[in-house]
Amino acid sequence: MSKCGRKKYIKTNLRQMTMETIESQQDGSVTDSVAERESADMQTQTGQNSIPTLAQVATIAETDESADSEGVIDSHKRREILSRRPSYRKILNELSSDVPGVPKIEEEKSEEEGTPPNIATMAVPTSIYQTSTGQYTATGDMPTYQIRAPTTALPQGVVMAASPGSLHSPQQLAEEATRKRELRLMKNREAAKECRRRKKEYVKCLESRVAVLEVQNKKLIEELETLKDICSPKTD
DNA sequence: CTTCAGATCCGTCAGGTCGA
DNA sequence: TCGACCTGACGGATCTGAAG
Repeated sequence: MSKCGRKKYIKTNLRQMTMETIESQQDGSVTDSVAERESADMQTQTGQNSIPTLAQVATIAETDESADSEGVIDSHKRREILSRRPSYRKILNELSSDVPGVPKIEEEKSEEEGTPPNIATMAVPTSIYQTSTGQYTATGDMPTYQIRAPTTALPQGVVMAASPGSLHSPQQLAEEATRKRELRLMKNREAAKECRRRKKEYVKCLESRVAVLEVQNKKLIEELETLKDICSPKTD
């Protein structure tokens, strides 16, 4: 198996394990999946939301578990729920509304690594095809494109060049198609970056909650032990 | 210093969700 | 219904640390 093959194998297995964990919860078995329990906790407290997230699935699982003999959701419905995806922004914002010190994910967040918000359109005469700011320049068959505009604005030189009604020749149509594709790819590239950033933030948030709850749990255990000592007189 | 394996990052595609 | 957006999955590139 190749390096990448192994990597994909691991990734796929992790995903599968997550799914199995959720399903096993529905079967009443115990799991230590902290993140899922955290998310379930969060969802339980905040309620609402039309999008069933993984967290909600876990919530369903827990509800089911507690109800015990209430019956189980049929596998088809479960699959349907599982197939829907969480929005890290929504999840984290819900979490942050639940826990005061947790920062919300902003709709538009300034670059954390000090990347300037705008990068002017320019032809960079080097062979570098990628920079830390996501700029590309032509290398072989790689098309030159730019540029980071304000996220909500249209990229310069990409969309404004021609209106569909003014196109005539097949060449113009092809160019327009190419422009559209480049625009789509650029938007998706930015979206993927943003998605990954949110996901990291979400994971960090969950990890910090785990830490807090572990401390709480420890304190409660100690308190319980203390109360036990007080309430049960020694018999010797 | 070189090699290797695992981790991480990135761009792209596919498909789901949502609002107009 | 459609377009925009979001995110999982994939493959490739690069980084990093351990072992020889």
